[in-house]
Amino acid sequence: MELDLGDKPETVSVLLPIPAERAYSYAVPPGLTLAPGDYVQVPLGPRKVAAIVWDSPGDDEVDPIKLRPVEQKFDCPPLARDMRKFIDWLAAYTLSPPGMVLRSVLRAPGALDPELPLDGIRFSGGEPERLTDARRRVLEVVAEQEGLAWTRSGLANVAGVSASVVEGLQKQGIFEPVLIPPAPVVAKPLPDTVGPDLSEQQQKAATLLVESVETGGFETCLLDGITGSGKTEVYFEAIAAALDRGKQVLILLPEIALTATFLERFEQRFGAPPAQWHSGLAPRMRERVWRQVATGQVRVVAGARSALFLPFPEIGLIIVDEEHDSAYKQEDRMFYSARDMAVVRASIGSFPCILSSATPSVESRVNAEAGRYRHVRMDERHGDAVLPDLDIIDMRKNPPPRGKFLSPILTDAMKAAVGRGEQALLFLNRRGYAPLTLCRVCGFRFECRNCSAWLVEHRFRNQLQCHHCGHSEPTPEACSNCGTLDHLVACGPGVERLAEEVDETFPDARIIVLSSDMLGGVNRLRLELESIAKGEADIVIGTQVVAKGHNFPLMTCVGVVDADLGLANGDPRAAERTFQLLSQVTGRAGRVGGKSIGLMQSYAPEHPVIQAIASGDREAFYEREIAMRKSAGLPPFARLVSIIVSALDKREAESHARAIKLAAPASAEAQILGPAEAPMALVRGRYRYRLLVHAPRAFDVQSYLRSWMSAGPRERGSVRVQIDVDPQSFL
DNA sequence: AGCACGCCGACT
DNA sequence: GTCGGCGTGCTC
Repeated sequence: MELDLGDKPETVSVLLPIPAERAYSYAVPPGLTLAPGDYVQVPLGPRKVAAIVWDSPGDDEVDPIKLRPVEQKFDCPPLARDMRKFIDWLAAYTLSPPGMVLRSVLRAPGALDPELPLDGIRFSGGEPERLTDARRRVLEVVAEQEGLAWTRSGLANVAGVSASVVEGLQKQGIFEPVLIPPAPVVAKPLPDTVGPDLSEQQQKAATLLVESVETGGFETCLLDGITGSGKTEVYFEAIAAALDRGKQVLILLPEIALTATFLERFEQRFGAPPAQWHSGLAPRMRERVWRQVATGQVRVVAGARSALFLPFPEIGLIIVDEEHDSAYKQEDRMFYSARDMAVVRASIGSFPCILSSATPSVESRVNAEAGRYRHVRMDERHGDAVLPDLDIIDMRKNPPPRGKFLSPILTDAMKAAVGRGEQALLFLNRRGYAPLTLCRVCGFRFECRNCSAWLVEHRFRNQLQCHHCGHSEPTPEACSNCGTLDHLVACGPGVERLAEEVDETFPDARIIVLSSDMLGGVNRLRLELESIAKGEADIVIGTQVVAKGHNFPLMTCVGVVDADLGLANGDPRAAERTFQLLSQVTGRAGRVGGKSIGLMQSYAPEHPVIQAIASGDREAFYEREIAMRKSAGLPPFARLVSIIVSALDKREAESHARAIKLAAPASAEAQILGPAEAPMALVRGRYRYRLLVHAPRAFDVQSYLRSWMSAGPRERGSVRVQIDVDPQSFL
């Protein structure tokens, strides 16, 4: 067979990080060989962009004259074929252009060029003409580590002199220039650093996971173990097995910023910490990590959801820790659940994926029960971990004093704990002082002018805030309806109001209030959490920020102020979220030997979710929840998709949302819930409506959306329509 | 996504 | 008369 090369230029298909629906074609300059996965630089309009040679052909309609040549191929290991498939799959699944998915991969532009060796110096013998104090110190430091190469600034720093001292010595020939090879971002973790010390049950679970890794091939394991059962140690064994087989490992964590303890535990087990990947990395570090993942120098990454897009050449295991956590959902630009995409990534790469949680999401439980996931359960506590004794306080029988929110039973328990020098935690998932302000004279309620949600009073800041759209106004003194002065009344408690009450009841206690809107941001929050762990507070009052991570060894009394909160709000996942949140909060107590208690204040103590948490009967919760969803016509593994309609004009947004609702084909299994099932929100100056579509299978919704989208433009005038392939779902 | 082009208000 | 606002449109 003869190839007719003729005059036809050789072309190559290139995927660019732009929202184009398909790859572009470029001419290949003579002498350059390109294969799919190669990183290249190509011209695009007036600029040059980094892109990847792609498998699928570009648009062949394009005029060959328009073809511009590839400018350069980067000296970087090519993107593995699995990863390219993953990008295409994700693009199709999320209805986003593949180039936009690629964008998440090319997040470290400088990493495509090899790391440059550092400009360093090394002691080459001899003595300086004049031996000053500063020079002697430098030479002393150098003598300690003979033959070692230094950076100029590094040496100056260690010796405690200025860089000019070192430079002066170099000028005299005392130091010679050398190139220092780039250092690895982390040392290689060694599977056998410390032998595991596992309980019988842990060992059994670990054996199953290790087996899965050693067999190879795709499998999802749901590691479903109660708080304190030692899940982390168990999946560490799976990681060790993957490392033994020469594979790279990715551990997804919901919030990498608050995971110092996880990194320490990993280092204890493997002798070196994993490389970290999250949005807060300094650009230089981000590039080094990316590069070293691509070259295979980094073997284990612990990262936020975006770590799914790192270019692992040899990945062989993904762990999703706290798989139920909503932080895995990305809800801007591209909508995806990193948990589900981890499963897809593993399936494409034919390797196992482990989902770990003490309170698995309902859909993961359903998948496990249906046999799609292997269900690995652990129902025993490990080591000295003890769960608190949980009790419900029936608020109808034990009401708080008038104008207060804490039942005497709870305050007594707090008093006892604080009296023993221990700590108490009050959990109330409501920021601010009071969720509603009304006028005692005319009954007027202060509502947000954009969303018609109640305005929450924030007394520390002297503001009324809308927690929906962020709107805020100064706290008024007069009713804006009838004008009466000083007759406004705060209804219901927020953490600030609780702090006021606790301060009256425990005047000598050291109280800390923690909520996400706290002044000082995440850093302040971390410091406060650390000081609490050190025992520098007696009573902690917090919203859900206290539920995650952090263990407080002295925390022996946990009070849930309003256990019913969140159960009543019409969201189909309200019960699940309450179950997960309250299980986590009550789990904050009793991590150390000795007794501890968890008390949940409830006005509906007979509610099955409250009962399930209090009795520790997780199975009862899942059984009931799955049955409920089935009877509501929502298969537990339904694919929920939402369509966000936004416009600058409120009525325009609403009418468009209604039009889409009406356009939903009766033939499709999809149906629309809404519009404005969730109240309309104002986001960046645009009014948004959200519609929910659901169907038993994901792709039913997808084909409906495809036909709907191809029927008309996504944007009409000022109306913008966004598809949110809601990740709370299965494939 | 960038970055151009393009058409209307306040300024050296 | 221009400088510059950001509203549409294209990039192999």
